[in-house]
Amino acid sequence: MMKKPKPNALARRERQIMDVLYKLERATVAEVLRKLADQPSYSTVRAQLRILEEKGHVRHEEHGLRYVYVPTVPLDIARRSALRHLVETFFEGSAENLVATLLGGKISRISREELDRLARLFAKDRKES
Amino acid sequence: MMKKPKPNALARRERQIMDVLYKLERATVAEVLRKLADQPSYSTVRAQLRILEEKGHVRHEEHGLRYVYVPTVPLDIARRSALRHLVETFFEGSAENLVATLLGGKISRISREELDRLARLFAKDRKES
DNA sequence: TGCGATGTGCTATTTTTCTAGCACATCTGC
DNA sequence: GCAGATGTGCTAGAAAAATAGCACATCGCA
Repeated sequence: MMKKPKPNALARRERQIMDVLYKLERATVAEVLRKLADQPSYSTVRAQLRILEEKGHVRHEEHGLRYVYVPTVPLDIARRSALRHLVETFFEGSAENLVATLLGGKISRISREELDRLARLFAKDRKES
Repeated sequence: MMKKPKPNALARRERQIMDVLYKLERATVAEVLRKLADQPSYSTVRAQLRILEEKGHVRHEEHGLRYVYVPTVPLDIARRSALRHLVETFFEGSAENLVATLLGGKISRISREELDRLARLFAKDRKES
């Protein structure tokens, strides 16, 4: 019945693995496995990485005898893309809303020093625009 | 072989639908369908929502004769959770990094007015802490 | 040098996802 | 009062994802 040539969106486990990869920038099968909360088998992760490679989401470099996997989309691009999606989905497209939430909750406990730095950033940015 | 009682993580289409639901806060099958880029069949969306309900991710209210689906986890909670995950995965756990990216790129073109408001927010927040 | 640890290649199987169809109920306007 | 639009209940089948196992290669070192 010929449906979708490219779903392009990732499946559950695939996304988990990509997340680990972005977190570590690059990783071997064993390293990915170590990061997964529900330890699937080594084979499973391996197979999954192979599929991700087929789909073009990662590539591997051979370091010595083992493979090191790397996302094909560089971190800074993927990061922006994920951020945009989050803003759209959960913050009505408003970055301001997001930052407000960041400040409000203790999401990642912005420290006073961070606040200072950010304030400066804002000030600077404002002058430039 | 009895594997996972609850994967808890969503599959591809499931997540798409949940995203729509969070974006709209609540929605009927038809509304969800309208928001999906690759129009699957009405039946498909319906079935998917039923599964999401079984898994406990959404519930439905009967408005007149049609169902209105609502996420079980309220928006503000889900939002924080998603934000935290993003910060962890793509910004090394640093909210500051995230905001810097927000400022740097034109993710959602923070406007001057927004900048002003945010700067005030920061100032206020700083005083209080 | 030969054994355990670690690694890949390939393959098979189970589970879940994803999709759609048929039957039947309710509403709406003519 | 009935035809068409819209809606749900239930069922079924194809496709993809997720998992694991076996065979074989390489490394490190007692």
